[in-house]
Amino acid sequence: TGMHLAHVEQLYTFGDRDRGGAADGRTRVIAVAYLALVRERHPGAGHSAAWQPVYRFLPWEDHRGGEPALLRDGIRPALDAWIAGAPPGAARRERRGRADITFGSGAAGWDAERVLDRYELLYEAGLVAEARRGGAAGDGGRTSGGAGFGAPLALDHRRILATALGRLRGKLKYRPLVFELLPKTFTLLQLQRTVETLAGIRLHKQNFRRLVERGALVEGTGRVEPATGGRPAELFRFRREVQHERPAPGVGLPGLPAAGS
Amino acid sequence: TGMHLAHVEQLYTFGDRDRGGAADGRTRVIAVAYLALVRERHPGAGHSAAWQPVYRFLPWEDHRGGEPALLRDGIRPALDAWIAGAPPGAARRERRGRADITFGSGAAGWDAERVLDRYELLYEAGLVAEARRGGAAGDGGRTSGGAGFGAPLALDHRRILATALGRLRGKLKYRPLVFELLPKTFTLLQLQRTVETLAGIRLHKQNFRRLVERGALVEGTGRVEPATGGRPAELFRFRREVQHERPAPGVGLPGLPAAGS
DNA sequence: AGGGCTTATGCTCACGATTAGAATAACGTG
DNA sequence: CACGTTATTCTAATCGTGAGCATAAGCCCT
Repeated sequence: TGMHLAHVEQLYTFGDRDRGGAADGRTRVIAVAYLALVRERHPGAGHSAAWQPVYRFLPWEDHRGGEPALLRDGIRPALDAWIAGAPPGAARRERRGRADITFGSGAAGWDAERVLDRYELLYEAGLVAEARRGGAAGDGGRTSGGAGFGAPLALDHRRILATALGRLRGKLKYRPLVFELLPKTFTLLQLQRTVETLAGIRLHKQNFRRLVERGALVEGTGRVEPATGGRPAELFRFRREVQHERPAPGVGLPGLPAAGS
Repeated sequence: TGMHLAHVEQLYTFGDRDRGGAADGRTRVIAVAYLALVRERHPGAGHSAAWQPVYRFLPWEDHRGGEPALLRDGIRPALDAWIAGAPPGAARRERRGRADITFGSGAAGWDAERVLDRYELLYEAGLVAEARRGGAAGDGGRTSGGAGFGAPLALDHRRILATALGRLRGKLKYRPLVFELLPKTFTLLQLQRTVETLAGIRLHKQNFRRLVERGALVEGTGRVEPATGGRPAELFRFRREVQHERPAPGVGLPGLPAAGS
């Protein structure tokens, strides 16, 4: 893409049997996927890549404005049908349990990190378009009827995307990755909005500020950003040194107290 | 190995430029590594694999008996020499910072999960045997003089091992993986010892018990194991259902409160 | 000039989780 | 039957987090 990669890491190696390649099953195409963060908004000149919002392809993952309507009106009913499609007894309980956990209907709330679990459930339930191309017939081929949730994507690319988003959300907690997406100086609200965009949830403003400041992740420059719409905000700078000071810096997402609770 | 795999997951795909293959650099050998947990102690008949204790190859990772002598007498001095070998100023501070964080000399304590960070530091410092085969000359080729720490291993196998151990330790916190290494029923001390072996640290007995019980990860069978050496212990069984009840079960390692603290 | 809106920033309180350790129970052995 | 060993229960102190109040400091409008 001709862009500068502010952060790169290996994601996963995808190599399912029906992942492209010759139809005779003799060759297998594997993809070693990497996840990168970039600051720039546009690809370099002469590159055909184009920016795409992640939530176009995983719309159920964006809870910044509360639970998305698509989830309430589209996905949950479809999942209920999928659950009801299983024979009563253990098989049905199993499906309900998985749906409750991954989509947070049960006692536990929404776990932002379970992106891949949710994708795999939708795939099995035949609720994403690519499920019909692949082997998973879901509940005996009964699908939602439409093209599936989320904008269409080739091959297993939605799975790759889900893997990446889940990994990113998880890593946010213990690595200061967000800063690779921000300019040199930024306001705390900008920082918070960026974290929220990745995490897909809203955060408590005062607590977020406390977390970041107490963690000594940032330091104030004297300057302020006047165009906030209200009181001007101080501009902060990432303290890159923390990576050599503390074992697990990061901004932290709420919801999971680390250990089994 | 002819063994039943109680758990499998993809670990990482290794493909450094100097990872075997033709010396002319025209071919590149990549290894898609998987991590598996098995209950059996011996490979199946007709298989030449042999059991090896992990800490033979990563001896500095075992802190169950306190900080290992090798660390105090061997590795830390060697690291100090490596640090001193850098030009004074930023470069030296950088080395010291990394060593303090990864090996826990500084304010922060030992972070059991940083296995790969520690390995990579030792590699760069030329303190593992394979560092001299590869490109890393460490501090201008000054090595510890001996063959390096840990029993010898081919190619990048120690790196793979370090990746696996770190991954395992990390996952312990939020996935009930330990149980894949235990028999159907077990005492809480057996469970604790298994966790300790993986984590490489000792845990507080009473708190461990509380964590496991409050998390509803196990349920008591009525039976007891008499041969404990003291009061007989109750035998417990893993409640496999928890995986469908709560988002992040796991036994939890102490030391890191999840968010940046 | 001042009311009302917006965002920024500082602070407090309540609660739950974790750490550390005391205290008690139940077994085998000399 | 005292003693050593391990199991199991319980408590006190501490820390981190969630939630919200209160104040500060801009802008816009009348």
